[in-house]
Amino acid sequence: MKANESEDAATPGRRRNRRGEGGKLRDEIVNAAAALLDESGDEHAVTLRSIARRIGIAAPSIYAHFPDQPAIMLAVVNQEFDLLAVRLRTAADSAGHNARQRLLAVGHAYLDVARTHPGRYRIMFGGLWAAPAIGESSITQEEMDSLGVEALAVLTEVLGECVAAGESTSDDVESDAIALWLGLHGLAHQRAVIRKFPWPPDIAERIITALAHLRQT
Amino acid sequence: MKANESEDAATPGRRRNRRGEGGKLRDEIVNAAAALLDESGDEHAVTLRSIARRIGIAAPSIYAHFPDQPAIMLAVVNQEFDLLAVRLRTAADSAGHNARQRLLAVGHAYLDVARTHPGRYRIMFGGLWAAPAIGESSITQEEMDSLGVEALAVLTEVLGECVAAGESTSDDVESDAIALWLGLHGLAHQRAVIRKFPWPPDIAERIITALAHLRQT
DNA sequence: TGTACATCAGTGAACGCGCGTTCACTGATGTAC
DNA sequence: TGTACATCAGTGAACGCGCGTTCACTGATGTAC
Repeated sequence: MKANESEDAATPGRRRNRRGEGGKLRDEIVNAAAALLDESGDEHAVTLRSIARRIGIAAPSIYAHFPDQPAIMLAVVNQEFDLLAVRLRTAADSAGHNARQRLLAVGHAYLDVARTHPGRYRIMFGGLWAAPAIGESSITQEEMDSLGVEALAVLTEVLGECVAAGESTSDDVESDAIALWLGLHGLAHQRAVIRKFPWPPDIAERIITALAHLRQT
Repeated sequence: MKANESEDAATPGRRRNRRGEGGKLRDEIVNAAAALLDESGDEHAVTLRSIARRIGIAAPSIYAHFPDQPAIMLAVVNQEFDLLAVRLRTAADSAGHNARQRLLAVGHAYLDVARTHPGRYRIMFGGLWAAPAIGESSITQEEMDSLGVEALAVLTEVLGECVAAGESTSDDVESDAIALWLGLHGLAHQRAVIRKFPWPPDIAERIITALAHLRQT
């Protein structure tokens, strides 16, 4: 079999962007990295070269848009955290005015995000990339710290509404929102990691109602 | 500077094992892998060659004890899960006969294990190694599925004791033990991953008392 | 008690691979005159 | 309306590196006679 001598070369299908539209490639790179995470479930599989192969560009073309490899991962994580916050807000908004239903909707939206894209969810919460990233690359501590703040704010908000409506007996909304987030994260993360486990069918409700201190129904 | 021409070579300090004691190297390999995880916090840093360098052996010597690289990681994970179960049992045993105190002791013991060795804790719960490991290496699905069963059994046990003692209002001990485990995991994992976060000082108690449905004190 | 020999616990050099990154370049797109 | 030119969006070959793994081997340890 005659080997393909330049596997990294651009596929013929791809057309270069017009002048001024070079930025489009940046989005393609981030999306390709996210897609590779979903497909392989493995951070190792997301390399500069695998991203380039998937888009159909030459590997060095990436350097016009990202200073180094960890910067791509941070861009993916940023994008996914933004998306998470949007999803949680949308869930709350479309759940009507009942505080309890709004909180349950946000909780389930959180779990859905993780379930839909387990690979992305895993790197959002510190897969490997977090440890070596700081100090050796272009990523700063501030960028790391601001991740997820908005999603937590949505949780705090709907929990506060539950307390105001008498649906929750929480005595400390800030702390219990964090506790609720951690419970959701525990479930979301385990589901993203373990293939099969006999989860009780109502496990999500159990965690949400307990940690949000919702009244018994 | 004259380069060290064989960096992978054994250090002069190491003496070979006597006949019949070759198995000792197996333990050294597993412990070296765990130590590398703790120090670097990065799975990438745990390679066949880095393990060999740390022990002071030649890299191929590992093949006498492990068929491939993922097998080493599984051995580490197995060892740490065994250790986790022992720690939880010990915590319960040394907490006396009060059901509530036993449960709190087990919960805190779980968090302590994660906090003491965050790097090990991360790979126990499906770092990268889990995804590519099955099908390509010597690791079987059964080996994966049995991990953590014993630790969960301890949690279920002490929660059942709380219900029997009237300390917990749980209506389903099996399911709530899982919920409690997930909450503990959420906190343990986030602490292992995020460097600084303004955790409420009582966050562990909040999660444990809520998910275990403990009576208000 | 001595010696030949099998076995065990490793060694050391080498391989092919994919990776991140560099370098000098190319050719289409748009712009000034 | 035509043409020279600057700029932009990439390309393609090459580098050095650490990796997992293979291969043929070595030399100390114990054992049979």
